[in-house]
Amino acid sequence: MRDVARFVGMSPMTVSRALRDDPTVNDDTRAKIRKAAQQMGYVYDTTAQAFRTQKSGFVAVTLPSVNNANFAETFRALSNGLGAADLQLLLGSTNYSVEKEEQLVRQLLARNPEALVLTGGYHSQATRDLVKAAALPIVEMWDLPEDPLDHVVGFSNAAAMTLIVDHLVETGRRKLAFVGASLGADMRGAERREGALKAARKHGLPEVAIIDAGPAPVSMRHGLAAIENIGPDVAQFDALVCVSDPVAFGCMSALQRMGLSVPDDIAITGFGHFEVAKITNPQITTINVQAEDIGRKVVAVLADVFDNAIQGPARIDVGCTLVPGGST
Amino acid sequence: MRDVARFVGMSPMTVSRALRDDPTVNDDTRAKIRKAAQQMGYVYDTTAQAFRTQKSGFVAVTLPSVNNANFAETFRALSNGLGAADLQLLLGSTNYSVEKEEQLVRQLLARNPEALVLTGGYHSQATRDLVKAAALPIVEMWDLPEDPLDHVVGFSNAAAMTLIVDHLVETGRRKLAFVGASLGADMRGAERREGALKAARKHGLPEVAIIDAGPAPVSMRHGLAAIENIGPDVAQFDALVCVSDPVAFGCMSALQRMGLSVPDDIAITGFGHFEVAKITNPQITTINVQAEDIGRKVVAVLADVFDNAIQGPARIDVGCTLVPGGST
DNA sequence: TTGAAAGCGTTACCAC
DNA sequence: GTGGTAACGCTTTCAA
Repeated sequence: MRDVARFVGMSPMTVSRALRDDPTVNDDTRAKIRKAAQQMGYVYDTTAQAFRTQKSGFVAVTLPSVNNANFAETFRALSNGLGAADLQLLLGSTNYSVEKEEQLVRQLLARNPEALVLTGGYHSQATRDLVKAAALPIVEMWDLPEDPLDHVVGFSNAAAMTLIVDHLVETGRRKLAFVGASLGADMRGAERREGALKAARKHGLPEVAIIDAGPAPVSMRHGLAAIENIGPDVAQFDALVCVSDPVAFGCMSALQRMGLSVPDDIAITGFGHFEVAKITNPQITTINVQAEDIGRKVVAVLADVFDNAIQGPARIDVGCTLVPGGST
Repeated sequence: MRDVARFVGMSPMTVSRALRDDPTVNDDTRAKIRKAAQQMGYVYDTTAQAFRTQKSGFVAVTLPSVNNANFAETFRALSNGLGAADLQLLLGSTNYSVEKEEQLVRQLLARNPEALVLTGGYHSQATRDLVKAAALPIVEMWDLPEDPLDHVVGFSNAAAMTLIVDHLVETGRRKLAFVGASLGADMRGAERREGALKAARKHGLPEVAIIDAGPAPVSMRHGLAAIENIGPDVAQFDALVCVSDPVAFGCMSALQRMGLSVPDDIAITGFGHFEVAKITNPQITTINVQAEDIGRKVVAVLADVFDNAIQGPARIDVGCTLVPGGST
């Protein structure tokens, strides 16, 4: 800028303003400056701007996994919505681990993001301290935590499981097994399991069996392996309540390989309204979680925050609905 | 840093060195400083570092889609490998459009990335000009373009299709149809189609039919819909060669809903060695593309570039293998 | 092994 | 409408 200023015989300050389209600079001056900058091959330094203004133009996002259609859809909605506001996403994947999340948040905060979007409501104490000290807008999504860090856009996983269990009871099922990841890492999965157990108790069903499909993330192959491990004993259940649609598909495939019929011998439910649920034979009864809507609403919350058009933390329940399929 | 320095009674300079693991600082001093920084919730300012050192610490990556197990795996390998070198990924999704790619590349380059990783070898002329002017290391991956921009890590999609067609011919199939996205956006898909057509001609098969599953990206539902649209006429073919495993699964499901048997009535092949190929009944014959390996090799190339341990553009063929399943 | 000084390129703030 | 000054948080360089 100093060189450009010298060339046109003005101050660097005026060059700075001209290049940012500050309306106070004279039109002719601006034109002259722009032309000179172009000729001299001057390249504006975004890094210096970010440094000086303390505005990075970044929004940091953590997802448990990128390879998950639900989270990918939320990510896309976020990316599109924030891109329109000239904000760029800085993505980190926690791989369902709060330790990884902590490390990631530290790394992301170092880039001075203007907001932080976290998936889920469970974080290490260090993470909570870090983000509170950073004093930036935070949105927790995909859950409705009881003591949120700041804003929340999500739904109740436990409530969703009530829809599932109510539906199974209505269709005459009583001996349920829940198929999900091992206790520990995946907190959304754990909430779904607890929700299922609680709903079953409400209906006076026998205790729900827990089928452990291994450490998170669990997918098709883990559902398949879990049922193959059990073998024909699986016939003691009349419904498999799965933590996600991919797991449900794995379970269904295993049952069909054993010659068992879904839903005649055993019913199956999934979660997440993944594409696969509509392709299988029969189609899988599932919960539509509106992943894209979550992303859009996070964008809306952040827009309000940046415009100071919001007082107090937002808490948005996007809800979810039962999508019955032939599997129940 | 000044605050941390004051707290431990040292100079900011020593804090700076301690936090960067400069070996000249005393071990006890470093430990004390790290602990104090931790306690005080200090967050290192990467923007200031990038400003001062004139190195952004970013590597920019474009992917056609995040919600694709193959690309997600490559992304994870990249993220892990480059994270170890303290480089952060700046991700953009092109949605299989060269126009979107151009816009994205412009946006990404403004952040001064230290390298640019592009998926595929097809780009608009403007994109080519942009990245060449930026004069940074470039890696094109997932393809083996004939006139690469710089480094290349990929495999030949056409060669992979030859494996598929050879296998189908060996197992007695002759009336092939290719199921993929409409001509236009998805260049990798187009290469697969051309590869299939060429291989079929080589074997003297009848002309391969083209079944259009709609604009890219195509997935399970598009395969399903494409076959349902054709209806019973699909029985004129004895093999469906699909652009990807999800599409293949959609096709298989549609056939089974019509009461046709795979592979007795029609064989099906996929592409990509997606998880779903191993779960379906029967399992889908597919091509293993080693998505993770691509990511790892891109990391290796970039490491060499940053170390100046490379002369001339690298061109790495990671190859791919046929994985036979029950569907053929 | 530690510290002091200077400056990276930009812009907020104030003055004219 | 334009300009001067200072500062953002860090690291390079040199000195002790």
